[in-house]
Amino acid sequence: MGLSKKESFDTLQNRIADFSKALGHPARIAILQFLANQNSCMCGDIVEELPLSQATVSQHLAELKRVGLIKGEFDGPKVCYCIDKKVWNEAKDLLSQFMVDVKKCC
Amino acid sequence: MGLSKKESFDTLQNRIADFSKALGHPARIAILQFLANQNSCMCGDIVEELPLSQATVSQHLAELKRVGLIKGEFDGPKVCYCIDKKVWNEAKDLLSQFMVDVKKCC
DNA sequence: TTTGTCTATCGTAATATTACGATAAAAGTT
DNA sequence: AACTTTTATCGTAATATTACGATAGACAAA
Repeated sequence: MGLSKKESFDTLQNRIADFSKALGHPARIAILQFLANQNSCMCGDIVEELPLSQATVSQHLAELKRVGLIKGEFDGPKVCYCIDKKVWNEAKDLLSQFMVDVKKCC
Repeated sequence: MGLSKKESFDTLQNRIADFSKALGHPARIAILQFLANQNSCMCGDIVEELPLSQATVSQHLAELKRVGLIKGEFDGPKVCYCIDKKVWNEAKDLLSQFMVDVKKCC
């Protein structure tokens, strides 16, 4: 089909998968690293940094926004993106807890 | 285009993204949790546990195998899947390091 | 108000993912 | 050898993702 049967899985499983999916593209990893290492958080600077078009970068930013990992604030005509610390910590805790739990198995 | 420009990003970024992508579906999260919590690691038992067809489960197992997070051993006509601890730890370290590094930003 | 800058969105095309039934392949059993 | 069980793969369809040019909308500056 192509339809993801999300409703068949529990909230936690969907949440872990959703955060992971958002991290599942090297451009989005690069965006997050850029936000972490630079003073700048301007969308335009991100576009210059990445080997992708402005439209594509905007799409990746939208995906990160969708899961809440970043948020954007308007600063004149520009937009300043920033990690949402609250959500970021939630993702970090969820993922690391999951990975520790699974590790216990064998 | 639809072509992922992986070659434009560095090895580490691709590796983090690739592990994340493999974790980016609730069925695969459920499979890993099942492997962690049950004594069984038989493919057939996983199929029974999940609300998905045998063919679909096999596809998800193949994706987890592709990135190396699990490995399968033949046990008669059955296949016993297991977390690959070495790769699992690598993924865990990569992801948690990444998330800690990015957190430092704002 | 006109102009320029910045970013989101639209339209579109290519590719990837998800899902399942059917079939094939591998191994043990009768 | 024929049969059963188990799992991978093939074929196919629906949907999602990735990418980009073009355009629209928002804002500041001239």
